[in-house]
This record gives sequence, structure tokens and C-alpha cells, in this order.
Amino acid sequence: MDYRKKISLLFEEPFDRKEIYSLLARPKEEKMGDFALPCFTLAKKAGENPVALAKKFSETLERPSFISSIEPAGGFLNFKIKDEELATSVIGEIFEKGENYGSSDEGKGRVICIDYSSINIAKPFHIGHLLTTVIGAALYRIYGFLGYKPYGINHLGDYGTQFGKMISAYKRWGNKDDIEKRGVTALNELYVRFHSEAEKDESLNDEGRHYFKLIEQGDSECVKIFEWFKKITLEEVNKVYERLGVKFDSYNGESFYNDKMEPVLEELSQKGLLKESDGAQVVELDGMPPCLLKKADGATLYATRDIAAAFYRKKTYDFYKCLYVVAYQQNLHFKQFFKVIELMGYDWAKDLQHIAFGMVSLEDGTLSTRKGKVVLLDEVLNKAVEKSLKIITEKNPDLKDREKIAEMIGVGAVIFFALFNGRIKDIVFSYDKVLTFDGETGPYVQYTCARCSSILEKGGKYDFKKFNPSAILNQEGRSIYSALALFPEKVKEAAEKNEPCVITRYITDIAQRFNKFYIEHKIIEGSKEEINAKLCLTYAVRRVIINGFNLLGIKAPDRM
RNA sequence: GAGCCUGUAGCUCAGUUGGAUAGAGCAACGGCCUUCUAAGCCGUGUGUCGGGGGUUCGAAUCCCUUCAGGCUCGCCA
Repeated sequence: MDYRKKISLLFEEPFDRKEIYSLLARPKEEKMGDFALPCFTLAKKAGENPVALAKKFSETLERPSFISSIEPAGGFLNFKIKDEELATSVIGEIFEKGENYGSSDEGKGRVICIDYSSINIAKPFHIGHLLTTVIGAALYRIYGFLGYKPYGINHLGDYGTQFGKMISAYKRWGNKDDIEKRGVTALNELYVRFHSEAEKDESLNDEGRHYFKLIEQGDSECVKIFEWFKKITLEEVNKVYERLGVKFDSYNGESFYNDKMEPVLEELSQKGLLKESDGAQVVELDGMPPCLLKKADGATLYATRDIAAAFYRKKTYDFYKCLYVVAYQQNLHFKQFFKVIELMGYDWAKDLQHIAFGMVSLEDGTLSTRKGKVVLLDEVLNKAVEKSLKIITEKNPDLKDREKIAEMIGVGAVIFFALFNGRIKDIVFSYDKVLTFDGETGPYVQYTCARCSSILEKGGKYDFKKFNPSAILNQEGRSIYSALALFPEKVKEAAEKNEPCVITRYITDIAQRFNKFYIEHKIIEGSKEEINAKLCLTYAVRRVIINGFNLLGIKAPDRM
């Protein structure tokens, strides 16, 4: 139901309906109405006083049946939709569309590539990977909900001297059974050991480079070991992905682009963009440092692979947009290689977008895999689940499937935590913060949702066909259904800004509104008709919260 | 030194394509469970929106300047 459009149609020449449509906003306070038209610019164009114009509008505009009031307030004109009309149309739409409420087909036929999580082989999956993983996965679902075809890419870090070092370390100190048993933890210990020993013995680094060269040359033993490391890493990481509900369509990592860089370099060379500088091959850029594409020793670099990957993706998926969910430390890198593609003359360079997010650190400093100073994501999830289980055992000892529900709550709390603030904010990780379950948190919203489920079950049958809104036409009720109406535009906003927190904050707001209603108005009380209306509202709240949760990758237990 | 980002209540943060009296949660204190889930609800308080200029009917939001912190700046990724 597009009330904004309907309101704009009330205006006639010389006022431009399209302009009015885009000017229509939400009033500061709910009691003022549902839509507000600031009359300042309109008045200026018409050569009138804004206050007088608003007043004139309020006196002369036709009042169709869906509107209950049109009131001037200073230079604003406030429109209020009739309560019963709004309640019926919003809740009706939610009943009709169900799990698709909020979705659209605006992205039909358009592919969005999303590069996220992008873990390194043989490295632990720690809290530093949390943001890229859950932000990327949320964007994947949000774009999908809007009708786009998202394509999730885990751009594996599976290339570089580090893997030569790993092989060297494994040959020197590795134990096959131990690695099979303890997985990435054991691998990382080897990596840490390599670095500490290399500080004493420089020649180790040469050995590392040597083994990396062997991998590149396809030496069967080295490649076999490397593939084994890769398998172990992916098996372990996939368990965490499964807990988080995260999926990928491709695991093409850096090594995949090994044979795809040469044509790009050739093209750059042909176009006269590639220049020699101190032995290296670079592309010079306006207003920023040059983009280095080939080292003096002829080896390619990170940017070279990223450019090759962008070309591959454009050719293979013909994306509408290609998003890189990578921390802001790499701002310059992305700006540079996007620019290189633009200089090559490809206008789709503008469709490449760096979705930057903040840094995660520990209270006592930065994370460091080299120093072995990490907090494993799996452990964070375990602790959150553990805490949930403890609370359930205290509050609801008879609950069935406690472990399962504790998993939903614990994991949900962590995802919610990561998706609650704007992406760019740095996070100083602490268990205290992640394990808070009061206030604006995942468990709070899940709790509200479970409350709805419980009431719906106790309340018995409800039927929107018999819906008569009178029992919910109070302040608390109105505050809910007027907010429920906003979900579709919130989903769009989340996609436009590439900010999942728009959804997170929105469903938190819905939960707060519902809890107020719940305290103020007993739902299973009154006439059949009244109960039916309140149950329909409860259903709508639960539906919208779950739709929001689905986008974030959070599960909602019916009991907790 | 240069570029980018951040700065809003004691803390963590929304609000930043200019709009009405700048909002939440946490923490603190005081209330509310014989009644649908108290992981809940209600009440009490605090703001030089980092500072200073400017643009205008109107600025936390835009421009300039300045301060503080973070990130980045050729052969790592």
C-alpha cells in the first residue's frame, strides 16, 4: 500500500506530484501523523510563505476516505492515515505475503557478486573474520530478498610465500597425525613456530620462498601437502559456516587466478598504462600512489590477482554490482585497482564497490595470528551457547530441546552483536559485550518473538477474514502497525546503504513496541472479535521479526 | 608529511541525500510477576552533537578551518 503515492495525487497544478512524492517524509513524532510534507521549498517556488501555504493546503486539499486528518504545523503539513484503514491494510498485507512480506522483484535479472569472509588457508577462523562473514552473508540474503541474484564468493587466501613457509615448517617439525587430530590449531602452531625460529635463522625465509616456488611449479609433493592443508582448513571452517548459516557459491581463491593475470597485464601494456618504476611494473594514478602490479622479480601481487578476478567475474557472471566486504585497512587498495580498471576504459568499474567495515581488536591490543594471539570464533559461539543454556536451565528447566534452542540463542546473539552497529565502527572485542543478553540484543528480540509464538499458541485460532481492528486502535497498537508498514522500505534502505544494521535496529524497534503493547493490553482477553484482532497483530509482529531475522541469518525459537 | 575514516549522554551507539523539542540500550536509583514468557515493562537524569567560522527560512547533517584518535601510503595480503 503506497500511501505516499496516494497523498501526492491529492495535489494539483502548479505543484509537481513527483516532487511532493519525494518530499513526503515521516513526522518527527508519531502523534503528528504518518506523513509530513515540508512546505518550505514549495512555498519558495510559489512565492508564498511556507506557514501560510501549509495552512492553505490543509484547508483546500480534498480529504479522501483513507485520511483522518491533514494538519498544518508551522511550515509542515501532516497527514494522518485513518487508524482502521492503516491497521487493516498493513496487517492484511502481512497475512497475504507472509514470509515474502518486505520482498520485491526490483533486482530481477541482476547479479550481485559478493566477495566476503575470504579466509586464509591454514589460519585460524577468529573473531577478526566475524564481520566480513556475517555482513556479507546478510547482504547476500537482503539482495536475494529484493529479487537480485546474489553470488557469494569466498575469495580464499590460498596463495603466497606463507604457504611455502608452512610447508617448510611442516617438513621440519610437523606431525601428520597431530595435524589430522588438531587441525588448524596445529597448523597455526607450526606457522607461529616458523616465525619465531626465522627470527634467529634468516635462512628459513629463503627455504619458505623455495617451497612456494615449488608449489607454483606444480611440484607434486608440495602441492599435495598444500591441498591437504586446504582440505583441513575448509572442513573446519565449514562447521562454523554451518553454525552461522553462511553459504557460498564459489570458493575460487587467489590461486584460481594464477593463469588469468597475464592477459590483463598484456592489455594494460598495450594500452600504455603499465610503466616501469624501480624495476617494478606499475600503473600511475591521479591523486593517489601508483598501483603496483609486478614486482622487480617478476612476481605478481595482490592487486594483480584482484584485477584478474574482477575481469573473470564480469565475464562469467556479468554482475550488476560486485561488492567486496573487506575491512577499511584496504581502502586504498580497492580505490587503486578500481581506478586501474576505469583507466582501461571499462565503465563497469563503477559497479565495483568496497563495503568497508571497522577493525576488531582485543582489549589488550590487536589480533595477531603470527603471535598466536587470537580468539577463535568457534569458541566465542560456544561460550554464548553455554551461557544461553545456563539461563534456560535457570528460567525454563522443563523446556524440551534445550541444547538446540541454546544454540539458536547463543549464535543469534553473536550475529546480532556483529550486525547491530554501522559497519564502519571499530569493535574492541570483549566477552562481556558479546554475552550481554539484556536490552538491544539478539536474545531480547528472540524473546519477544518467542513470546508472540507462545501467545499465538495459547490464544487458539485467529482469522484475518474476521479481522476487526477496534481492539488495537489504541496508542500502543497503532505504534506497532504503523511501524510494521515500514519493513519494505527498511529492506531497501539496508541494500542501498549496504548496511544490515538497518534491519537489526528495525526489528529491535518492533520488539520494543510490541512489549509495550503486551504489558498494556492483555491479548487473550475480551470478546472473540477483540482477541482475534490482537492475535492477528501478534502474528504480524512475529512474522516481520522472523522475516528480519531470516535476512540476518538469525533463528527464532518458539520457546526459550 | 599526504590521503581516507571516526568524534553525539558516564559507557556502547542510532540519527549525517539539510527539516519540527537531538534519541535508544547499558550502567545508577525507585517501582511492577495470584493474570498470555520478568531474557520483560514503567519512572527518575545528564548533552559546548570535539572546537571555531560560514552557507540559509532552518545545520549533528553541507562548506572552510582547527583539535583528538584510528587506518593507509611500491615490491605482504
